[in-house]
Amino acid sequence: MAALQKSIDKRNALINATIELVNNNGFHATPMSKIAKMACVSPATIYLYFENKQDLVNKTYIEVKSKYTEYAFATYDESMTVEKGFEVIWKRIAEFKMKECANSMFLAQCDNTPMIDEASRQEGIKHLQPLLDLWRRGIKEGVIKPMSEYMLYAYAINPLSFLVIAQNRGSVQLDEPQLNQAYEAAWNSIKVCE
Amino acid sequence: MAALQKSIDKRNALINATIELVNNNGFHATPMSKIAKMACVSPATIYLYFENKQDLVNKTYIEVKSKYTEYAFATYDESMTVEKGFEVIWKRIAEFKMKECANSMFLAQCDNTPMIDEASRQEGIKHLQPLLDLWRRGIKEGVIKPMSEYMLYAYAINPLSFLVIAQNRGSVQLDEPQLNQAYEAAWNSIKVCE
DNA sequence: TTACAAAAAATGAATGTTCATTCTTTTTTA
DNA sequence: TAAAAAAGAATGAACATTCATTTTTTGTAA
Repeated sequence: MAALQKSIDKRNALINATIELVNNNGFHATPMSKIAKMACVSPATIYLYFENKQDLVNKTYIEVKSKYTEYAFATYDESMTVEKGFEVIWKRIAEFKMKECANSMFLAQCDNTPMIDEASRQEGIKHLQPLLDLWRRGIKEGVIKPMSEYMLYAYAINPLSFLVIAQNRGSVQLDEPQLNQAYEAAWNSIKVCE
Repeated sequence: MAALQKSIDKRNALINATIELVNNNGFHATPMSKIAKMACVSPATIYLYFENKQDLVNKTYIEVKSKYTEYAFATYDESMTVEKGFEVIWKRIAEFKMKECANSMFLAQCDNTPMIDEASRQEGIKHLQPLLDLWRRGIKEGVIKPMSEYMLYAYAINPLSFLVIAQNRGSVQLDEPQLNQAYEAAWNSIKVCE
C-alpha cells in the first residue's frame, strides 16, 4: 500500500519532469539522465516504470491527453442545446489550456512533430468523441456548418493552442476579454449564419 | 561562377534534406550524417556551409519562412480593399501550404517546438508585416474585429497549418470545396458582423 | 510486537553505441 | 601551381540502456 503509493508518486514525478524538460528544451535535448535528476530518481529507475524513452514519451502524451479531455467534458451533458454545449466545452478547454499550460504546450508539441507513435496519437484522439458527436448533432440541426470534424477542430479549438504558445513566449496576454473575443471568433467560424 | 553555382546547389540540397528528414523523423532523429547522405555530400562539407547543426536548422527555418511570405504577398497590393486583400493573401497562403507542404510542415514543427533560436523566430515574424498592416487598416475601417494580431493570426491563418498536417497524415483531403469552406470560416472568425 | 529472510524496488557505475565536429588528405578550381 | 572545396576517417563527448549491488518492503514465525 505504502509501496504502491510511492510508486505512483515516482511515476508522476517522471511524467512531470518529462513534460517540463521537453517543453523547455525539446525532445532532442532532454536526456534520460536529466529526466531522472529532475524526478529525483536514478536513471535506472525510469526503466522500472517505462520500457524506454519512446515509451515514456508515448505514455506521457496519452496521460496528458486524457486529463485534457476529461477536464473538457466534465461539465457537459448531452441534453444541452448544441450552442450551449459547445460553449460549455469550449470554455472548459480554454480554462484547461490556461491553467495547465505546461500540459497544453506539451500536447501542442506532440501534435506537430513525429515525437510520438502513430498508435499513441490515435489513442489520444478517441477521447474527443463527445465533441465530435455534438458537432454531428449541430450539423443535423442546421446550426453548425457541414464541415469535416478536422476542419471544425482546426477553427474552433486549435487556435487556442497557438495562443497558449504565444502567451508563453510573452507575445500575448490572454485575459477574460481576450478569451471572450476568442470564443466569438471560434463560434462565428463554425456556426451557420442566418 | 561555376563554383558558386555548385555551392548554391549543395546548400539547397542540404536545406532540402534537412526539411525532409526533420519532417519524417523529427529533429531528435536526424543526425548530420543522414543529412549529408541525403544531400550526397560528406558530413564535413556541411560545416563549410553552416556553423553547426543548430545554425543549419535556424538558416533552414529563415529560408523557408521567407519563401512562404514572399509567396503569400506576391499578388497583393495595398490599393486593394481590406476584404479583397485578405482574400488574395489568404488564398496564396493556402496555395503555398498545399503545393509546398514539406515546407509548411517544417514551419509548423519549428513554430511549436524549442527547435530553433528565439532570434531566428523573430527574424521570421518580420516578413509578415504586410498582413499585419492590412489587419490594422481593416480594424480602423470597422471591417475587422479589433483583436490583437496574434488572435487574428490564430483564427485566420493558423488553422491551415493544422489542416496541412492532418492532410499529410491522411486524416483529411483538402480540395477546392474544403478550401472554400476554410476560407469562409477564416473570414467569418475575424470580420465584423453587420 | 519483534526478528528476519525472501522478494521487490532502487541505485550508481559500467557498457557500447551514436553522433557532432574536427583533422588530414585528396580533388577541383582559378 | 597555389588556393579553395570536398572528402573520409578519426575523435571525443553524450547518451540510452543494462548490470551488479544495495536498500526497502513484505509476509511470516516466534
